[in-house]
Amino acid sequence: MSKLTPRQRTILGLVVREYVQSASPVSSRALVEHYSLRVSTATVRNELALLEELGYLTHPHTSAGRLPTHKGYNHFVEQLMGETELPLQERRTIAHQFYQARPDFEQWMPLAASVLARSTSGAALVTAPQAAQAHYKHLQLISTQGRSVLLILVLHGGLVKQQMLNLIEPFNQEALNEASDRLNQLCNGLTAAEIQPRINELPSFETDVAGLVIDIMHRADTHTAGPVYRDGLSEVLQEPEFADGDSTQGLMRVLEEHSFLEAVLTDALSPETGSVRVLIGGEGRWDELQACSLVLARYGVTGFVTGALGVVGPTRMLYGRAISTVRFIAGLLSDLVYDLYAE
Amino acid sequence: MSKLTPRQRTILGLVVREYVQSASPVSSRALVEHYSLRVSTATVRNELALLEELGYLTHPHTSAGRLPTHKGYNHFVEQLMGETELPLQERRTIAHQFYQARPDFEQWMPLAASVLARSTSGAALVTAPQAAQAHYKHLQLISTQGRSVLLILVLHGGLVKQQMLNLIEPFNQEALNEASDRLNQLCNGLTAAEIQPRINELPSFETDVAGLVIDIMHRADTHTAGPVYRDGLSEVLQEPEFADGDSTQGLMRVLEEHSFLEAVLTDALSPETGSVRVLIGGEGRWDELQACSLVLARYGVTGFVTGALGVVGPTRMLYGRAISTVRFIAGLLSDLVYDLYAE
DNA sequence: TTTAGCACTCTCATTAAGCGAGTGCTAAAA
DNA sequence: TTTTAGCACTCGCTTAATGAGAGTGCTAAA
Repeated sequence: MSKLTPRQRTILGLVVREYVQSASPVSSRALVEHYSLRVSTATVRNELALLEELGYLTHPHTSAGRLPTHKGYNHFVEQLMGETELPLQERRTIAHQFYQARPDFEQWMPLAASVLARSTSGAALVTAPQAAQAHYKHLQLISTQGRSVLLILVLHGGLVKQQMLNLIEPFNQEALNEASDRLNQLCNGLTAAEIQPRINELPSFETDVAGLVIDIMHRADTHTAGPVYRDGLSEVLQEPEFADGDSTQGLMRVLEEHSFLEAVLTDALSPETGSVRVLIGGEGRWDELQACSLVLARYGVTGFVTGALGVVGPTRMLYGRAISTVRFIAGLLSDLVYDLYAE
Repeated sequence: MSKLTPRQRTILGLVVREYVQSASPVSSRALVEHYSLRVSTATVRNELALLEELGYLTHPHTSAGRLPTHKGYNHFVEQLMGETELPLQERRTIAHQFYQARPDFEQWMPLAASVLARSTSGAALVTAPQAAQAHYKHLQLISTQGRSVLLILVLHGGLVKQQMLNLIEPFNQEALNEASDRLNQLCNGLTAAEIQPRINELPSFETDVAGLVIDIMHRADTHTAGPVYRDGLSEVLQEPEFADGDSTQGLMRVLEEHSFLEAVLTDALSPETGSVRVLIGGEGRWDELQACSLVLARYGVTGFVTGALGVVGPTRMLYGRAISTVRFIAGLLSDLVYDLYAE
């Protein structure tokens, strides 16, 4: 790991900036002209050659300018870029939008996705918050028609699960209320595993319902599915790197295939909230993402309810902006989720 | 409107079939060879020229074969194709999947989208069922922490709305239960407009909550948003007609932009469930959809709870298959929704 | 260590030519 | 009157050749 000289660092940074903006390989002349470097193009060329030798830059062909490799981007993000923050004015606007959406939390996710996409010109992904472990909060049985019953289970953290239920013999609403009241008293705050041993003490109907509740909670614990909110997809497909239908593949897979997205998220993102993770070109692990970068973060309350959000774009991406936006929105969502979460 | 001779109808049908399969303009020779027509290529050419004059076919250039115009596709779908039904075996498989997903209705939409996409090789869209008019079914207030309360409103038809609520003074769970019980007795089965005049008789806290409930119901009535489930997007983008990034535009807009999708749905789809609507090339109304066709249907219970579903693909699409699949799945979903809906 | 100068390489756009697929037309056959 | 064989003609697609331009790498001097 040979250290770079200050000038080399500057030049690497400039190549990244220039390439991100222009989307075409940058020449020594362009660097000297645009950024009033106090050296000649020949000198810059020497440095570029060196940076290429060290693996930070490449050549599409002999007589073309340089562009950053994945390693180059990585170095830029980790060493050169520095901490950035969204301008106050934008932070205000965004915060205001979330403030207005605060009571109606069905709006949170789409809003987050929308803001993220607009602000970064990338494709935004937001997963709904998911409890690390489901805790029983409240059960409601609502008779609909005949022997059909709508079961509504509220978990700690505001997640609501609903399921249909067909009874063998009809129950009226009062009987259902009694049953659910009893279960509510018995199960409040418990996990599926804690409810399990208690259900035998109950009358048979309640035992059945409790069994179902446990099933639902198990599903919520293991099955990390849940909806994913997307936005800005069409905009990012316009980017020149996705013009050929080929490199679009990877992008579409993250954006659409649930299982793939989940793999990436669990693999790349530690369970702690707060820190932003940048994944450039699939990081050698996902070939499909060669042409893409992801900027990801968790939000929520570590260990209790968390969700993930992020931006997908071409590797040629405004990392500073993406990172600061993701961090800011993750923070806002965390606050909202925190308020909602009741211990 | 000059009538087509039987032979012209046959040939038009064959051109559509052949073009759908091969994705490239079909020549007179290809028709004669593939479909043992008992005439020569010259005769076929004459007919093709006539069909072109009548507007059913075009020419990309002088020395290329023919391909259907939008009018050609339309005629094919409406007159030539005939009624088709999915093979029994497939119907069984699909029905079985839905049968298994029956109790957990959070699975319905994603399942419908997935099956639709796989079966038609198109991009599937499914909107969640939406009540034509929200009818109050059940309210639940759950105290979380401090003065925060989670409000859960169940509407007839199983739609659940949740909202957060900050109280000025703390209420305990029992007080909340009393309040919600009272509201439940008062409002059961009513619409927002019917609840409105009754809320003044109530204590102030309940009045406030009822106001909120009315707000939510109003939003549910007017705002037709709700999530849209998608699947098969990446597959359809592989189709040759979407190879250039340009015609992808329209496709992406339907698939992503909520407002656009809604416009198309409300404009193209009558509120009745059951019938399948085929929209070819944007029907002159949506330029963005030039290259796409949509096969759409409503499902649910007409006038009460309905949703929409459909397939988006290139105009060169297996209409028979798409239509029968859409119809079949719409039927299945309608049955499910009907069971869930309580008058 | 930096720089001017220059040869060299490679892409991109343009042009030309040849091929082949497929039509449109005409005149003869059924 | 309808069908068919024959043939000229059109047009896109591919390949090859050419030239311009951009940008580098290297060398030798400052």
